Amino acid sequence: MSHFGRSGPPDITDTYSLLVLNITFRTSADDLFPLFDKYGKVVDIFIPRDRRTGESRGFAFVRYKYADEAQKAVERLDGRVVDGREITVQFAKYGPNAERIHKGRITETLPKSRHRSRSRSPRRRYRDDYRDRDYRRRSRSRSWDRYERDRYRHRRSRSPSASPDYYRSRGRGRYDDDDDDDYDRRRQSPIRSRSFDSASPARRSLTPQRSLSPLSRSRSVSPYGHGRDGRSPNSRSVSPRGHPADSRSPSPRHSDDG
DNA sequence: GTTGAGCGTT
Repeated sequence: MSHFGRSGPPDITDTYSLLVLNITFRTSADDLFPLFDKYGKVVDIFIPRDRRTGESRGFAFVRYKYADEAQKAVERLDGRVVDGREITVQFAKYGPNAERIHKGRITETLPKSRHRSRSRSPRRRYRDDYRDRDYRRRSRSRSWDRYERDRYRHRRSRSPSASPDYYRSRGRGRYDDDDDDDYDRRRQSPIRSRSFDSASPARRSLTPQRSLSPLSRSRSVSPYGHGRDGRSPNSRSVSPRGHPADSRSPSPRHSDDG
């Protein structure tokens, strides 16, 4: 697994939350951990995912143990290119329960009912109706039209982050912190042994193949029992003439005469 | 097969 908080939020009372934006949809917590853990004690990393597809929503939350370490990570990792995209690291403004957070630190807990009227988001959250995620996706990807799909093949040849990258990188040495790579190898965090254990390719042997597809299984559970034909399971229920007379009334009137 | 404003789970 990639996410740390598989059992929910462990302890947000003594941790500083950082919001990571602009990460790729394929970037997982495991990819962010070695990056953020280099600048401080990363207690937990959480990436909001879609309830349906399970894909990353494009941002993540990294919780540090200390504010000064989190502050350093914000300045250092902000603008770093991860998986080909530039990520934006900043302190979380809002907590998981809508608490007010001061630089990632929860300074005040407000009622979930009273202050929720504050304009945090102009539109509804995904959790309110993530089922309708289809329409909200088109809202932000309306530029992704039918003809836009062709130009994607052209732009994929070029680095999408190459343009905005050097704009931000200049003036500030964001790539000079590569020397901190030995930070994580000096201190192996215990959380890493359980989260990065799945990195072994041998683990894939656990799932050699899927024997039955959900579609095939649906036939086995067909009310007809035998659905091998798959095309005439109800041939006995319907007469070749199209009249289901031979199956619904053998001769009810004959015995019901009396 | 993909996308790109924003703030979070059991």
